[in-house]
Amino acid sequence: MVSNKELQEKRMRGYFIEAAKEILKGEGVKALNVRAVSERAGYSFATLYNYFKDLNELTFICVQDFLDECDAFADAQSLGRIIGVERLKIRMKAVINYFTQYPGIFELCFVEKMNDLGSRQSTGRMIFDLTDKIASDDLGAMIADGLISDSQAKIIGMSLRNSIAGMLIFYLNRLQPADYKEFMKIVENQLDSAIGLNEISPDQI
Amino acid sequence: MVSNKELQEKRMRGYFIEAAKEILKGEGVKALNVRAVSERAGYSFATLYNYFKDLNELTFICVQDFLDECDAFADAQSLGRIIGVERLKIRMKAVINYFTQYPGIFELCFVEKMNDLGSRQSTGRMIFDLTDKIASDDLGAMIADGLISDSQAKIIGMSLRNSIAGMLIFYLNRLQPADYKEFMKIVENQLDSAIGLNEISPDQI
DNA sequence: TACACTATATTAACATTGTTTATTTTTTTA
DNA sequence: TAAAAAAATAAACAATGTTAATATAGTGTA
Repeated sequence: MVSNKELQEKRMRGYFIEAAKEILKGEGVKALNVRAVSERAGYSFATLYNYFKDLNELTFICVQDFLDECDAFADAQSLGRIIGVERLKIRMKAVINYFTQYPGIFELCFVEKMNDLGSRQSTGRMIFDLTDKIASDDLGAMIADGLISDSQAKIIGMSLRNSIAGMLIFYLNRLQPADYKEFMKIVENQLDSAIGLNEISPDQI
Repeated sequence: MVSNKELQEKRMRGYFIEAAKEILKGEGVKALNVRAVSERAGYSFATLYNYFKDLNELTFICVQDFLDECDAFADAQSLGRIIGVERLKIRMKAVINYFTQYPGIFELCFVEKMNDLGSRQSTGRMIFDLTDKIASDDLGAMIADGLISDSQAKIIGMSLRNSIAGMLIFYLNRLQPADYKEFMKIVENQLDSAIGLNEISPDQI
């Protein structure tokens, strides 16, 4: 059972967390600062320090929440699909879509706060695990179906993780072909390449 | 012909640029600030503004220099090699090695200053072009040899670019397997995967 | 109900960093 | 050598993170 005090404290933390998340989604990590968060939460900037050790702790919580959200989004997007290669691709595309929808979150997760230690747990580790977690069921099924071996699954997992990070980095810095449609074609292509499907059908050119 | 004034100004800029590069290589981007650079250069922090518009301009020049250095390193590492797949891999590994040698430079180029506009030219664009430039000759040779098609070359180029960015991001945040040797094995693997060689020999498992 | 005590919120203050303005020092030139 | 120009620096300001001191609100008890 939770005491009033615990409940109240949790609410207060929630106000700051929500404010921070709004700023991150809307204006990006450059706009995130103690005063802006506190003002949006309806408190003085010093009040924040009564509920969080520092801005890093608050930011870390936001990253956690966003990654959970991304995970849930992948689940929602692949709901009802048969486990396997196609579902894997859908789930990977969901990750891409989540971060392209909120460039500020990508910047936060992959760029700004990846190694700002101070939080006992590393932000980077969570991000690292994200794609693995999202891909694991389908890769497992592919192994079970004899489509790939264990070590191939490991390689594919790494390829997916790396290429997704790379694609997002470049796309979100406006360096990929330009428009979103074109980008998604490339994503399709790179996913196939990472999974190892491109080489099978080189006639598609 | 250059006037005395131009020569002197160039020297002065050089002192600040060298100081900034030393800091970036040694202590990383977090330690880069106007006062630290100026002190190392032997001048007051205000003097920097007589030679650079702001810290961003100076940083941008450092990025340019480092990318040139990386390019030259790839040339040196692949000197005398026969153009083609093997040379391509050597050159890509050179890129990886350059940035693992100087994590601060990677952080600077890929993370911190990728889109801090203000410089007319984008840092991101230069980085984006880097792997393409380093890979282009070998990919061209592979096309000429009939090993791959034009569009396959494009895909491979993208895969290399993406996976290198991804691998470095994760490795430099200490998330890849741990030690350098292990990492380089994975690099080897991922490069083969990006080039499309893994699928050809699935028996290697 | 009034008062002491505690918890909470806020204001004031300080450190760091980027940047601009004003001042001083140095160099050039007539 | 003295005036003018250029260069270097010091002083100052703004933004941001953070802490210390102060004020306010809430709570339990005589």
